[in-house]
Amino acid sequence: MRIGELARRTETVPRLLRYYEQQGLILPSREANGYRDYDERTVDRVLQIRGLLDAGLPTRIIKQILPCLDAPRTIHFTDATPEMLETLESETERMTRRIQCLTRNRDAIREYLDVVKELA
Amino acid sequence: MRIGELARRTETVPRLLRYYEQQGLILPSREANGYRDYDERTVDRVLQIRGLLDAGLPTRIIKQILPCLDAPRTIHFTDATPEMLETLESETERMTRRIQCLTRNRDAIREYLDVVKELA
DNA sequence: TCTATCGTTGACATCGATGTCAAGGTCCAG
DNA sequence: CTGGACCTTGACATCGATGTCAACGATAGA
Repeated sequence: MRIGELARRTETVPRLLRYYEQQGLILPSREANGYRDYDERTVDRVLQIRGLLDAGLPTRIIKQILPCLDAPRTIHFTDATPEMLETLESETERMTRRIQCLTRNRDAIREYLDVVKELA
Repeated sequence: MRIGELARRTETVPRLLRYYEQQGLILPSREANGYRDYDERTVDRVLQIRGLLDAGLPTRIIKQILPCLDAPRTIHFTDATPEMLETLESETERMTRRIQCLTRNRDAIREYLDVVKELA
């Protein structure tokens, strides 16, 4: 599929898809005319990228994470350098802290909203 | 307490504390000499700000959220405009989605790391 | 009192994610 | 074959969070 369709299906814009490619997050093939050609799996991948970006992870880290999520059953040992494993280790910790913080604050807001609603 | 101490205790830097003030997130009083004077509660508040920022929320939203978390038992009806409630409503939804996305991906990475470790 | 350390404001730089625009090529429907 | 919709690359702008620096005042200890 072409960039326009992918953009529609992932609710982004072509600009961002080119940016993600530039950051090494996706690597589309090319049609004979030079147009980018994305396969079906890219839709999920882009959604995942969006989610991670929205969750506060930088593209630099996302780039390291994606291969792990791509094919959980076909692990590539080659790219699992010790440093990378450590990066992932510490990144999961950061994510856990983030999750806790988000949950705590969301619940607090929820509670606030509930109280306000009850008074209405 | 002064800005340096607050920075140390929140593991930030004075620059950021001034920025948060400029964004209306904190409002220290001033000593006679013009130095900012923060009270004890500000420590937690800054930590909360850091957590929310790190979780991907912009200062604009954090500014709306903070009053709710400040005094969950002393709700200010005055500043609870319908638009603001709606903002908070939709923001909690965004946070929930973010939490789900983070959790999903963190677990996937965890699983990946566990498999890799098992093979070591 | 000298000096180091800390504080003030204001300006400018940087960085990552994104918007926007220009100049041009491709494709298709009428 | 033409006009509009889509694609290309590349450059530049913007926006929020943060770094850095300059010029200056306040504080406190030797």
